Amino acid sequence: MERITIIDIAKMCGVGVTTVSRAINNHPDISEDTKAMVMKVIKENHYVPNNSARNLKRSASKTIAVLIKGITNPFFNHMIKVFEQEIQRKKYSFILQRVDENQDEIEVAIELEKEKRLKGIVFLGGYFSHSKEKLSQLTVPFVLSTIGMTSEFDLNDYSSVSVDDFKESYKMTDYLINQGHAKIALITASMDDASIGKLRYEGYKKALEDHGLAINEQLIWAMKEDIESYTMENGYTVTKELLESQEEFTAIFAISDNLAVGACKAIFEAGKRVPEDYSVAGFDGLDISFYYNPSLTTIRQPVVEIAEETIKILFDLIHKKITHAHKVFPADLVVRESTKSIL
Amino acid sequence: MERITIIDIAKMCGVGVTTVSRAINNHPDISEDTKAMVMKVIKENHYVPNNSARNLKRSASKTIAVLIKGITNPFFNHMIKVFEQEIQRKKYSFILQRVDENQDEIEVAIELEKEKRLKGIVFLGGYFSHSKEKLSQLTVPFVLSTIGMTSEFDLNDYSSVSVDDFKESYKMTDYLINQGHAKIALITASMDDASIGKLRYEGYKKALEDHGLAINEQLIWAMKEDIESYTMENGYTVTKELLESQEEFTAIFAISDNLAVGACKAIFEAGKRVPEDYSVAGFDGLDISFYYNPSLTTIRQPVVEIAEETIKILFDLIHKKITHAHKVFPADLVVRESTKSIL
DNA sequence: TTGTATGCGTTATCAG
DNA sequence: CTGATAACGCATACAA
Repeated sequence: MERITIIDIAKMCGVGVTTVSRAINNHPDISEDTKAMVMKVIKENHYVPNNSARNLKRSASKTIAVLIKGITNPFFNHMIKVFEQEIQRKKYSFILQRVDENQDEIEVAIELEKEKRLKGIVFLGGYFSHSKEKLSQLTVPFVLSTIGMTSEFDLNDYSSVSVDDFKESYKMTDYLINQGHAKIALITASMDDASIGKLRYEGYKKALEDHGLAINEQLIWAMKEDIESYTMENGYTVTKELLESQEEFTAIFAISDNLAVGACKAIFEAGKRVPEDYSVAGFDGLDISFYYNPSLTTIRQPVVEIAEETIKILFDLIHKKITHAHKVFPADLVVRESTKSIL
Repeated sequence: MERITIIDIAKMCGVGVTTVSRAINNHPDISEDTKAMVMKVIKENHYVPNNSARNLKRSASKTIAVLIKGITNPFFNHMIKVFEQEIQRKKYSFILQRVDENQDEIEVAIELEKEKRLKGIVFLGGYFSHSKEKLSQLTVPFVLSTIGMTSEFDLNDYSSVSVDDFKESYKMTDYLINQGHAKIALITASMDDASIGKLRYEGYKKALEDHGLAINEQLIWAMKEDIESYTMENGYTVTKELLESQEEFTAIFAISDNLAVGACKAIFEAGKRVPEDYSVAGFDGLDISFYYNPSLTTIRQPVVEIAEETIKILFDLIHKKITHAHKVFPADLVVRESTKSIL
């Protein structure tokens, strides 16, 4: 199969390459007849334009990239769909780019921006502990979606959409305390996670403090580094160790529903029940929190709204209506079967 | 931020573009000194080579693309990791390309092949009801992984790795029957799915027939078209309808664990128990089948082996050691808590 | 070891 | 409405 190019098509049609190009990109300056004819020849010969050449030549394309760190995280599932939908509605095309756990998303973004002549970027997931200098290498607008940023950054340097991880975590912890739980185990991110893991951890701590409860470090467990983070397996493994530690507790607050599911499993295997023996609470409001048995008490993030707002802000940025924006959505405490009052 | 090119770097370094190019691609014909110097300038100026230009110029790159239809399907999670790992081990680079539900994966593949000068392609998921003609437009080796193909295709035209969906489905149905279940509801793909959905359906039918049991069409339910396929929500919705239909049954066999989870939830909501009132069986061996409560009886697919073999075959194809290959792995019937004998 | 010149396949510019 | 031609940014054959 020798490569067939736009020149070959032009020759076959007896027209110039420009005309073929116009037909492909349905440019206005071409008669319907020639266009139809050209398209017919293209179809017959299975000609497919080379994207690299297009991107190289094109000064600007109408495409938005969504970079996801941890694409296996079910939390992003619904969001991706919204992104795709909204972006297409704006007549832009959409690229979903997965970023590996140990890859630098900014590097990936910079490269992609050059390669695809992006108009905008959405960052989803990850910790985003980047230097200002690096961030400034991005020449197109971008929005951080569901990414907690520590306060070191100047709010004028970026845009974001998320929930208040600190506050929502506080809310859940506060709820558990009001249900009579004083010894609440926490399954959180590893301590070097300066992002949402940290924020949720701080919320937990603050709630305990506000209720005059002591913080027992023995009840604070980080996800295992050697297991994929935010997975059921991780929650399961950590909870098994927690149970073996013999430290007393009446509730577990896991900073993700997946972790909570794993925690429940570990509890069941220890011959205990949820919520009779231990209350278990999650975070995120994943589908599984509804379908699990017992259904999980959780903090439900408004993923659809978050995704929609992300795109809205991104396009406002693109159209220079704004220079930056930060939107914080409230999340819902959803009380279900996995927690109970012990008062 | 004006675009900075290889020429700018060359000028800054006082060398030719070739030298810069050599430094970037660590070509042997360059002295360590100049290379270091060039790299230093590149770093300082945050120069990032334009991938489009590279791909355009390069005659062949060492990259493999993995196309996934239904990237949200947790079944692929573990496989992706193996693919990435194995491909990197072979010193090839790896592109994960998501294919939309209503997108033609072959079209995407053809385009990508031209754009990135691919060396090979892995297709994951989807139904693959394509014409031979279209398939032949692919000029690089490819392997279908976990994709059931109907027998219309000539086995010499492609390569594949999967389990025997018919046989494994038969195995599960046979197991349920041996546990005393005669009225087994099936939650399967929509009838126009000519692929694994169909095969698993056929396996179910054959098992019933072999045991001399009548097939009750009222117990065969297809996933909802308007809900994302293979999701808990889909299984939940279908099972609710099944329960409302008043048709009698003692077991549900869902052709995916996610569907089975949804089925369980619907049963719980109806005030019934699993497995006491209804046995529920899944398929795939997803993580959730272990973590769910009750844990799910399922057919566990050897995903890691499948992924490894897929890559092995792909590279054999690339190195022209073979012209095509088909590998079928056995899957395990894993009996857990969600099914019981009613004998 | 290094540099110059050419072309990869397209689109944009400009002249017909 | 159409076509010739010059870029786009890079890698490489070839010359030095």
